[in-house]
Amino acid sequence: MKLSKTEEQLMQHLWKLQKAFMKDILEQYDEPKPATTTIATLLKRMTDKGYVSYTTFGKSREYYPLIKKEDYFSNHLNGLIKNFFNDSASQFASFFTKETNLSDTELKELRKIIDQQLKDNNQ
Amino acid sequence: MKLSKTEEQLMQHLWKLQKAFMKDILEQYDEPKPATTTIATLLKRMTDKGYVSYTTFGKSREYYPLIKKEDYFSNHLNGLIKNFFNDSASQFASFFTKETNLSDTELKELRKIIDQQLKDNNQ
DNA sequence: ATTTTACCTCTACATTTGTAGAATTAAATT
DNA sequence: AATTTAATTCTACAAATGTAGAGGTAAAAT
Repeated sequence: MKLSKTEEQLMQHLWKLQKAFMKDILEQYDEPKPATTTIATLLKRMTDKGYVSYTTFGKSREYYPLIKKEDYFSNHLNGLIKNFFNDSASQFASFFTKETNLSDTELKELRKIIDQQLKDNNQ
Repeated sequence: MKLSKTEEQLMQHLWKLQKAFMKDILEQYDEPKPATTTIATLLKRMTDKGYVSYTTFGKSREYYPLIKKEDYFSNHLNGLIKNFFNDSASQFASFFTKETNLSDTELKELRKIIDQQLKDNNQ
């Protein structure tokens, strides 16, 4: 089952912290912070969905993500691509480079990555 | 207001068809097709949200999207990037080229686009 | 003209999501 | 030891979402 928007946001914090107690999580939020119980509810739901687990330390828990950000995102992206670009990553890539305003430096960086990829592919 | 997953799917059909009567839309769906009333409900909600409009033809309507797929997607993508890559499109780009398995041809195509972009940027 | 079909509106209802109070408990502080 | 604090579970509830039946009507087919 997928995470909702708000749950995803919480995941971001967990990914960042790796391991976190309730208070660490709360700290991550900007003012006005959500109620502790709100976070608790979200964490429980996320645990049920299989995205989060925790180690019990005395009365409280240290939460951690069960899925890597990269993996989660990868799926996400594939869904997006499938949905919007008939499953064609290259079509997406072209769209992407046109639509996002990358600076020259960023474009060059990206080209470097591509060249590296090409090299890797061919030996 | 954003579209939900199912509404987005319907949008895809509208984007594809440009203009569509109920039956044209229904046709787009695979078996088992949703009930007409389901689509009708979605269309009404989407109209309320400002994503869809229609021309009345006698008793029925020809629906059409009010937002271009590119624009919708662009926003979408920016949200994603902001969320997952601290607002850094280049970080995203690098992730993207690594994670999606683009073929050599696709990579080369992409590089061409980048070069073009670079040229355009520097006029 | 009568029946069938297509499509619209209204209503409904279960599920998911966003948010949080109340009650409880264990740990920390005074 | 008594009180305060932090965290958990339970319960709640409104809004959004997915799905569709009932009922009505205009257009099309017989």
